[in-house]
Amino acid sequence: MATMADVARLAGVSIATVSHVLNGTRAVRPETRAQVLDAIRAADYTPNTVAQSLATARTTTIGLTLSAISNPYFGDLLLGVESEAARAGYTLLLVDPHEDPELEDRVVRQLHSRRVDGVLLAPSAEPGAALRYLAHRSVPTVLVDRLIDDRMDQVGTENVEAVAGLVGHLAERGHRRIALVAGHPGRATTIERVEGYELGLARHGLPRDPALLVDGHSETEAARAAVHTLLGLDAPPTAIVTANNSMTIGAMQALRDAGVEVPRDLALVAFDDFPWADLFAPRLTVVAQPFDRIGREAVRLLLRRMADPAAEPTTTRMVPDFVHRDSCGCGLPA
Amino acid sequence: MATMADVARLAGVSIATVSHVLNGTRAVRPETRAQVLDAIRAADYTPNTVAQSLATARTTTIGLTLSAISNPYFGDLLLGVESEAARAGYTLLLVDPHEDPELEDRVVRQLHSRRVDGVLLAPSAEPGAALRYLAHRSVPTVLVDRLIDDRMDQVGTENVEAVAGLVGHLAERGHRRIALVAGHPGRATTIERVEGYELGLARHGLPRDPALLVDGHSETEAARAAVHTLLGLDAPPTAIVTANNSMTIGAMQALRDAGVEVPRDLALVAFDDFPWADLFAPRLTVVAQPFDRIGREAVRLLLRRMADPAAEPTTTRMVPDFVHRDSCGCGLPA
DNA sequence: CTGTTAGCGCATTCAC
DNA sequence: GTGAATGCGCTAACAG
Repeated sequence: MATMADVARLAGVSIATVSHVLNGTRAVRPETRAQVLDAIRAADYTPNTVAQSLATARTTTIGLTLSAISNPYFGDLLLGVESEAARAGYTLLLVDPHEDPELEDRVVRQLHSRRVDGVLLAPSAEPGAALRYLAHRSVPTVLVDRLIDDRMDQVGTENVEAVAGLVGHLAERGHRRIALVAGHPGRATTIERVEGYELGLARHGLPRDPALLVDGHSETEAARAAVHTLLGLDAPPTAIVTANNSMTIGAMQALRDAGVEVPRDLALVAFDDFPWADLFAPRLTVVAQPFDRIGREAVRLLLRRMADPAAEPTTTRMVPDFVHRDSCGCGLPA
Repeated sequence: MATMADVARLAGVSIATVSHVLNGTRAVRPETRAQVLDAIRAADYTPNTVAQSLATARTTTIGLTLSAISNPYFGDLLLGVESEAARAGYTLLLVDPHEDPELEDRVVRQLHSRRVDGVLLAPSAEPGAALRYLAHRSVPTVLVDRLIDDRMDQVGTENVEAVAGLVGHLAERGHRRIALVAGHPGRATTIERVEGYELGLARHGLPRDPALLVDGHSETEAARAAVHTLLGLDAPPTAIVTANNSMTIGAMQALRDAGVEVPRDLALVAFDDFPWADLFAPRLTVVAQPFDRIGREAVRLLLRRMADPAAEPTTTRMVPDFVHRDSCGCGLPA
């Protein structure tokens, strides 16, 4: 494999000159420059980024730690991150800790070993070890999707107003018994979405009925069971809000199993959109998280942090899009 | 940042010894070893993979070139690749050429610059430049998803029998006018799926009606138009096979717009499954590509190729899963 | 405008 | 069982 030394020899110049024409880092006489360029072509030279990184202590690489890569949900996030990173000349190192805090710690160390210039982290449930490591080594870091510490840079979705809006939408259609299928207790997103739910109720003078706030554990199966419970209530809800995409699936299954037709018999609105949601039956009314924008913003924050390690920590909450379809019942004859 | 030299000094040994205890690459007296380990802890030492790579000419990194990362379709592929790579101690460098051959060439060069040990490539429509570069530099490479050259290692889905099976399923239900919405002309997958379609017809003694083989261009909009055309035929099909997920969407839209109810008025079976396909109406009968397994196998082939550059090129075709749901009409009262 | 040289952090050969 | 020394390929002073 051709090295700079080969090119230098071929061009009859010093290795330093080659480096400088390559990087445009100091003036070079046009003819010399041309010779070097020719030599590069002749030698079929490809710069060695590894050597470059060792010399400069920069890798132009950013690490992305994402669990459940396969969640279609994250496709857009990945896309946003990749394109914004590429635009800035950075390449992505992708690792998947599979929601395991210990693995998370390990992969973060690995990323640091590889000397990534920065880390984008969608934190697991117990990200303590990983975060401490990152902080201790002062690795520029941005939290994505799950916001857990406003002393760090982080980007995610605005949850409170979004859910309040969903509840309001139902209330305005006349619903008074609105249930929430909430996520895993303790999770930041869960807390905020429950808060939004209660805010929405309050705004419309609706009472808080504890029986209508059920735990779907952020998962399909638990949500299915929770909705089943809701349907068995003496005074079942006339409308349901589900707090993430997996739970929406479970809720729909429970409803279908019970022979409850949405939106005729019951209204349902959801947090998170689905790809090809138009072909669902019924077409779901949802708030859609802007994952693409979240990814892009995360990269921007990270670049800023890398440029200025002393910058003030920033928390950005992106407002999700309200997608008005059929499951809320707005298309129904009054 | 602590280096090996720091650790060596702290432990009162040579840098060589530190390296050897770290890599287990030669015998070290237990006590010396213990001292070194202590020093590593004390210095809070993290190995520098970059330096390691420069010295060994290996990066334990593999490059993944994937367009349309956001296609939910690819989530499982990514998952398979990531986990299998991680298992072998490799980290993924992810790049997205956005189906652009020129960009593809550029990102491939970039990956080589970063000295990835191997490349997984889902080739664009014109992968010539990128492939030549890879071959010329003898970078171990495995083609994924789109099989285009059996002189290289490649992994994808078995298309012919899969589509023939789909057609057979319809034929056995009594359909005699079965249409195919085919993909972008010339693409390897398109050719094979068309072949499977014709094979399926032949096996059941069905005539080949050119009017029933329409071009959906692998895209939603074109498929929608194509199905519209099909419906306008004097003798329209009673069943449709769509050759990929995007075209299935288009077909469903066209059918809905025309007031054709599936499977009551017309049967539809598709290539490619969807996440949450259970919530579609109707629930689609499909063949699902095993992307997870494809990803894993691709990594395995790549590892083999890296270990033995002279190995015989292997083409692997994974048999997709038949998922029997409702859109084929099998659940209909006879 | 150009060349010389000293590292970057580690693996590894050769000597002891 | 251990250490000294060289080189991986490049950047960045420093000197001219």
